[in-house]
Amino acid sequence: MKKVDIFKKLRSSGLRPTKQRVEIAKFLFDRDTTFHFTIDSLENHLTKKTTCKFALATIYNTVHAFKKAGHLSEVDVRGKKTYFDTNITNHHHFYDNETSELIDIDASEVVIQKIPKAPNGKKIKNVEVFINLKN
Amino acid sequence: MKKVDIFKKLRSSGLRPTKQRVEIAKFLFDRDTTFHFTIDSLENHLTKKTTCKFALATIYNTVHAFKKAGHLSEVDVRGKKTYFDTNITNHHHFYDNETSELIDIDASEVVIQKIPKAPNGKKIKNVEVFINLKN
DNA sequence: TTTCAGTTTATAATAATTCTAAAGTAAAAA
DNA sequence: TTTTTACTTTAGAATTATTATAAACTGAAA
Ligand SMILES: [Mn+2]
Ligand SMILES: [Mn+2]
Ligand SMILES: [Zn+2]
Ligand SMILES: [Zn+2]
Repeated sequence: MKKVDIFKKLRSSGLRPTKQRVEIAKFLFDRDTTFHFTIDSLENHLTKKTTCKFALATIYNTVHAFKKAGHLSEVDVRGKKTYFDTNITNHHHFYDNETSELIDIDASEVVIQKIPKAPNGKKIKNVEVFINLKN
Repeated sequence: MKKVDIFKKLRSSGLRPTKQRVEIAKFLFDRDTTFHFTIDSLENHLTKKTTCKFALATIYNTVHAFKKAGHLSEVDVRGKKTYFDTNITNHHHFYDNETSELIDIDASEVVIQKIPKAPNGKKIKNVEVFINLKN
């Protein structure tokens, strides 16, 4: 992903490309594979691997703007912290409770044969399969 | 469920049957169908519908003891609050984001035909299906 | 009774997240 | 280019859910 795409991510999220936001976007999107992160892990990376300074609020705001724009998704993990995902395709997860690690499962790897119909007046928005792991 | 069963729930959770705990156990278990709750909703009920006084810590402690004893399970819902479930069978959920309501799906209503194998050295502990609803 | 382990409670501490308002900066207008 | 405007960053405060603490209380057993 080139710098022009980073700028597109930012612009399409309604964000001016400031140096903080460019660093965040580069870390999140300028890579070959998607990944999962928390605000905490993101902040750790940014403070260690970049020269610029980041207020926590800036990180929260930027991540939420990306999420609202559909460039990030949120994964529901038991526990206190919110997990974000740069994989915005419809997919599922393994969760390793020992290591607190999320592992992607491509949607094609899960086939559901039978599912109940939605309650009256409601529709199914999406189906999330979450597979807990043990040793 | 009779009072003797309430006492069993308490004793099997390592809890003496105090008046607070009996009220909590009665509300959670003395009913025909299972349900989902948060600490907050539980507290609201207890303060409104009973005469006795409840410190928040007592509610947290009692609920956690029930969970540890296997009388309650926890459901992963996006958002800040922890949801508990008096349905401790293996089952799945609809989640209505509009109303923040969880609806049970019996395990038999979901049939999964294909699932990836667990990563090396890991085993599958359980599979949770979470169906988000929309209007 | 007295004792003692277990319990409740008010309050403080913690942790993730959100809010605020002042100071700074990028982009638009002149 | 300068001025103006709107957006941004920031430190710190506020909020919210949860957990910890330690003193007062209770109830069964010695
Ligand atoms: Mn969660
Ligand atoms: Mn959750
Ligand atoms: Zn993922
Ligand atoms: Zn349930």
